[in-house]
Amino acid sequence: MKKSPKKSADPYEPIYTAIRRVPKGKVSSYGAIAQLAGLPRRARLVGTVLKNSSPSLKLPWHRIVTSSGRLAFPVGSDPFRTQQSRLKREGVTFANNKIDMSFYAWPPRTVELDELLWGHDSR
DNA sequence: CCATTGACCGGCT
DNA sequence: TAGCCGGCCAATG
Repeated sequence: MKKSPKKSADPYEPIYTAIRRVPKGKVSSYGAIAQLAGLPRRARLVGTVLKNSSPSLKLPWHRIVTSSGRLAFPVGSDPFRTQQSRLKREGVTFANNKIDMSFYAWPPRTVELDELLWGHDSR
């Protein structure tokens, strides 16, 4: 009975989980997802993983935006419009192709959460 | 195997 | 507000 060879579990499971936690009508950033997944400073990996992830995972990828509140795709591009319409459908509004992160970001940034997730010393 | 890319980010000029 | 920079490092060529 050993199942050692195992079905090599997808090592990015933590990232998928974090993404699935983002509520409808809210958005999170690549960096925040990385942090929540236990991979500090690996924002880029989140983008790479999302790009290669199978659609069958049904991830709410449209809720992931850059930390500045902008979509990661070129304005006007196909994926840009798709993501934007999906977000608008959930009630997220845009102003100059930008989302007000102080209002829509999840998790919300509070002093306590910041220390819990990021700690005092920036790095 | 080595080099370049890239759905990023925070700090600093 | 606008760039540039270094850190990160899987994926791709």
